[in-house]
Amino acid sequence: MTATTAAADASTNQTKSMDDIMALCKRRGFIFQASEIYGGINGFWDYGPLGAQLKKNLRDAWWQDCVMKGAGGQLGPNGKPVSIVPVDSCIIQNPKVWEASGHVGGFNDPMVDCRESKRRYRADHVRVMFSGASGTDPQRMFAFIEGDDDSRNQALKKMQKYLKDGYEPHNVGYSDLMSFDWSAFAERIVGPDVATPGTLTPPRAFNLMFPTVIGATGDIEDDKAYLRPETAQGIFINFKNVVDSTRVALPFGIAQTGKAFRNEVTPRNFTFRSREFEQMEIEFFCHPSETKDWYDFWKKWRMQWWESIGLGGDNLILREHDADELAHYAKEGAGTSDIEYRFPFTAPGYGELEGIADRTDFDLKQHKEHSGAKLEYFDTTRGELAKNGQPKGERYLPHVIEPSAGLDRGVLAILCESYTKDDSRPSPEIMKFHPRIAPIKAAVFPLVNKDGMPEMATKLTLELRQRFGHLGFIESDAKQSIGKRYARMDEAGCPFCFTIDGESLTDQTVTMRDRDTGAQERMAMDKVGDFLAGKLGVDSSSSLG
RNA sequence: GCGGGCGUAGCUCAAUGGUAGAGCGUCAGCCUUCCAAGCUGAAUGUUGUCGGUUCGAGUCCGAUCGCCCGCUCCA
Repeated sequence: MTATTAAADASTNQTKSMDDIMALCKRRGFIFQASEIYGGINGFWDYGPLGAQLKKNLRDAWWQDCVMKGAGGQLGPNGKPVSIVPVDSCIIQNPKVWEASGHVGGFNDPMVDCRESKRRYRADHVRVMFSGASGTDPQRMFAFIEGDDDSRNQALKKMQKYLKDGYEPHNVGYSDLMSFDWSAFAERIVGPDVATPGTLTPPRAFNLMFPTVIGATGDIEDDKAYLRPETAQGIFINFKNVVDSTRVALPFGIAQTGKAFRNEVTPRNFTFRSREFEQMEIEFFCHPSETKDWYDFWKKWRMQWWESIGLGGDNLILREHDADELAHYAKEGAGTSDIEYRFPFTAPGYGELEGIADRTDFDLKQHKEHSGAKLEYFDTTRGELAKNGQPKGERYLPHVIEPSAGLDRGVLAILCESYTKDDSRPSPEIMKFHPRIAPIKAAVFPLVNKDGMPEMATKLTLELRQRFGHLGFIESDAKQSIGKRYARMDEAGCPFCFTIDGESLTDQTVTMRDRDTGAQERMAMDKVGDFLAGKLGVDSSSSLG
């Protein structure tokens, strides 16, 4: 971490304008609205040239640090190197996967809307009360939210007022909203927050999964499948395959990155809530007794990782979930935490960047029951000792700690964090990307477009591309004034510009211009590569520190 | 999904119901020895889309799409 990151400017995030950031993203080719020439499509975004490379750099950093190095190359709480292996599973799976995971059931909650109060309720949480001798047909029913005493008392008052003397406290009946023939009773039901009947819409299922059809002649009923709403299940259903083929031993993790799809009710806030998005997930499997240790380990390290790529300061927090917001799979576990970032549109609040959850053995247990496959792990290091002194082994379903990060949200956070406005500079808008993440790694300019300078610039450009091209763009530009070229690189977030001037022609030196300070430093042209290698955090054969 | 606001060039904005424009940016050429300099020239619009009213619609009406804000939703 160096002064070249934007951490120093973190406290200004509340004053950053999302409009300015979005305008820059479009102007410089980071992010475009999907299908823009057709009027756009709500909830989908395309990445332009710089955005695509920025996103790839973030994904690569995650892949290298989390997966290949194993949580950054440190020892886990068990005192051993952390073992993670990747998979790349399909977006479309057997629909039974989503039945087992709870998505088909959980995502299909019917909802009712109230046309008058403009509120929406989960239909299975709404009950109605009515009064009258048993067997009579109640002409009016009063809805309330189950478990909400205020709502219930409100409905009771409305019923008493309506019935007046006809109110019979001994003959109050209750029923679930879902049990009605809606067409017959809709006009008799008074919504929870209104006084007149007939304002509730019929219960409608809101399926957040994208349905699709398998087979060229398939029809939606018989051959229905879903685009995955999360990448996690692709890992769980391959758990046995990985264990059987890879010589991994618990504890270990399986990781993958990839697209997931959700029919969000309200896509909003730029790319923050999109209907198509990319996840970076690890499912870390361990013995049930070790979950707390690994949960704490991942929470700590994932925070450090986000800080290492340029997020940090007051804009990044780790927030432990309250008991009542835990997901169905996390009720019994050590807990769930969110790593949250203070986006300009959430400030002074925060928005989720990554969730770290103890999923217990929920998913493996579900898939074991639904598929009939034996998903227990046989752990030869546990169990009673046999006569020969070796453990007899223990068979169990591993528990899972899941660090699940949003790649698009990470990119968005980096864009917001990097965006800096400095009106004292001729080019006030600067994207202060961490050099490792920056899509353009360096630019080479001839100070003027003549006298042999362009040729030297081209030579240096090609050398740098040869060595660093796999990490990002190496730009070259000879057009217009040098100030304008620097300014363009500031907006694109290129951390270093190398300029060939008159002196370069005689002594083979160039000036390095730093994006964040504007300061210049002269260095030998043949040291530029090693300088960049040091700044980008890649191995260098030189002694440069 | 509901309510409100908005929609003219890449961006910021003009144009009384009567020939769609400016600045910036972009591109080309010249000039230029370190921070969006200057000169010359060029490209760019089915005025979000579709329909209606009108002799005539960027302008009035309707629908639709998209964006923003507030609800709602976020397993």
